[in-house]
Amino acid sequence: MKGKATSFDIAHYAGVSQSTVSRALRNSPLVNEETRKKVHEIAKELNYKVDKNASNLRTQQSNTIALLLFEDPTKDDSQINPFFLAMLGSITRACANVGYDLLISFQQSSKDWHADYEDSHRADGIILLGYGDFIDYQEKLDKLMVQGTKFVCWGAKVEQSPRLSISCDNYHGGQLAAEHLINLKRTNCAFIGDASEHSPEFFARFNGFNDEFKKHGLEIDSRKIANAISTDDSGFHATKSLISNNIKFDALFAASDLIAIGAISALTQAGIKVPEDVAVIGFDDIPIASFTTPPLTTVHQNTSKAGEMLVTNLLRLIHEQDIEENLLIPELIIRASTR
Amino acid sequence: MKGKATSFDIAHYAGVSQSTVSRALRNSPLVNEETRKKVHEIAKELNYKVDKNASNLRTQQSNTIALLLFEDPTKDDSQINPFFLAMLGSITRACANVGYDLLISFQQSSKDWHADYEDSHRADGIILLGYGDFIDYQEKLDKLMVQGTKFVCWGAKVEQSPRLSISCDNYHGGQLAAEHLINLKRTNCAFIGDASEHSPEFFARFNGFNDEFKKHGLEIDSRKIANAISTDDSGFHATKSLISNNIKFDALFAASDLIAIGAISALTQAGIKVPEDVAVIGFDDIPIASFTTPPLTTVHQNTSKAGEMLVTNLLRLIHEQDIEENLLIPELIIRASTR
DNA sequence: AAATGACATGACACCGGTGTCAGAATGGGG
DNA sequence: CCCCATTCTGACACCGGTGTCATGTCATTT
Repeated sequence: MKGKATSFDIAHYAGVSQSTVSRALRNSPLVNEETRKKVHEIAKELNYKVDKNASNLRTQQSNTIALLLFEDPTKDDSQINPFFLAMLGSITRACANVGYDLLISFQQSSKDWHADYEDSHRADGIILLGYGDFIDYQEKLDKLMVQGTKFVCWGAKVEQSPRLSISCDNYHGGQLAAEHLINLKRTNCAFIGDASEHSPEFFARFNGFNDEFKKHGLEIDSRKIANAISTDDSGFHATKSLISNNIKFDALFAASDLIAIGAISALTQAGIKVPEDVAVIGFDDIPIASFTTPPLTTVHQNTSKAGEMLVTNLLRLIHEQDIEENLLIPELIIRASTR
Repeated sequence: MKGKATSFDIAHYAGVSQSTVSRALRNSPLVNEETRKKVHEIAKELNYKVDKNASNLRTQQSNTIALLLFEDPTKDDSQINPFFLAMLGSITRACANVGYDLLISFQQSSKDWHADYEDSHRADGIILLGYGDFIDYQEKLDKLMVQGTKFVCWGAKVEQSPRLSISCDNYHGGQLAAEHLINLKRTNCAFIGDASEHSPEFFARFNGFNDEFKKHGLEIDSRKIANAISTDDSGFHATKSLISNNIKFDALFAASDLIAIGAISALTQAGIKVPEDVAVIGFDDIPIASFTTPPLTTVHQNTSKAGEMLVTNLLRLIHEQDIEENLLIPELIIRASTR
């Protein structure tokens, strides 16, 4: 036998028509139990696998989801944010559980992104994953909406857009962090991240944090805010600049764990002790957070659940069903960096 | 217009036949410049995208590569080895560069793996990524070979199998690590990892290391070898058991960075100072290696290049061309953990 | 014995492209 | 003016399944 076996080959060997083979393989109740068995046997023998292209072409669906990852640019471009990697893992698993394949593509923020996976029938729907602002892409997202493309985003909800976003309750996460520091009486706090609408998630974290502080008559001094994108490198430099500007603080809230790791590195290098001199708290609870020195106190996002929510909600969208809950509840994980 | 536009729609508007549309869109030299332009214009207007299923079905190729990730089981299953994540990133990019899509699937070592991507015409070839031993899968890999499935593996070369493996020169990497420690006069060394054929990569690293030691009349004491799989957790516990067994050493070679991170954590907790009391050296150079405390000396594997090598060699396999170089040269990165 | 229905199967159109082949239109050379 | 080569286009089969409709068989009903 040259080439792969087709349903016609099976039909030939089984002495039935190709139609019957197709039905038998999909366990249609229309086909006789005996022939069904025979067909399955022969199929196994020939190592037959349904041709997905033919099948997808006919049924007009691909049983595939496309995942577009948007990344802040980093110096080494093979470096991916561990948080997204965790998400990627859970999304893959969630897809596998519902029998969907996953197509992956990394997007350069700058480049034109090829969201044509759905147009070209390669995927039934799209998951967009990235830190923060899809604002730059608003126009394109609107176009997707108009076209009727099924997609979900991870990230902060943008009010003016009707698209479906799944996200963590970042605001509440910020509150948790603030509450914890207040309990520790570490209220002279710095913030490393981006406290502007440009990074809706970071912004929400910051606002939750600061609002909680305000409830206690406190506030983050604006001079103690340093901008950073979500890389250890960026966190390192932002923290270093605070230190070199001789700004004093006894606590530091980092908008993400990677930033926190960079911050700890910068503090330690400057001879500032964590947590004795400065308590550090991060956000995300990436895998390595528990193995930093000292282990990092952080706000945990349940990535397993997040991946599941993204996938199931996208499927609901695809099947035109109503959406389930779409807010992930964060949880404070206390480790040595604030003790 | 309901549904997606097809080439027939374009043909209708352009007043030409569907065949011509197809040719025009693929920039066939057979079609007149003017009609080509017109067709392209209308296609853009209708937001037409070639249906991949139809196209793939006809051409019998998918322009897609499948990536199977084999993972050591971890407690939290959303946790992926950062090294593979880096690989994943570079593979994605390499695929994008050559116009291929990437299908991803995580495999549970235990479960039956669905390597039917190629059988079902979903992918033209497969990349297998995992730490160490595909030995457990040997039988299945042989079956793939027989079927003529195109695939490449990442990892140590297994002599008895003719399959194509791309890997880092782990042996040489081990030598580099040993050489470095010898220069530092830290020769009472422990090894955390798996020094058996069961993990060919770790084994090669260990052998390179130990052989280099032997050249200098030294050797790793077998009592100073502790088994660990490639997780920080596993490295932590392995190191802890050495410590609690009161085994003394002034250097530690970890088979991977994750193990090294766990080891540092265990050492620090036991009041053992890195690098003063024990110099620690890892392997992989994962992104966070430079942000541990202290930053980790490690053997760098160029993941960008590795991803490229995997993809280009797989493509050569698919197109029945000869294979290029397939060994990645490692490089020692010296940081504070051995200073 | 004829009619009715359940059950099982085959024939065939169809999904949306690609590739082959035949043929029309044009132009230059003899 | 005819012939032939060149350039462009259309008709059509084909990829390998899926779904619909028609057909055939047999047991059951009246």
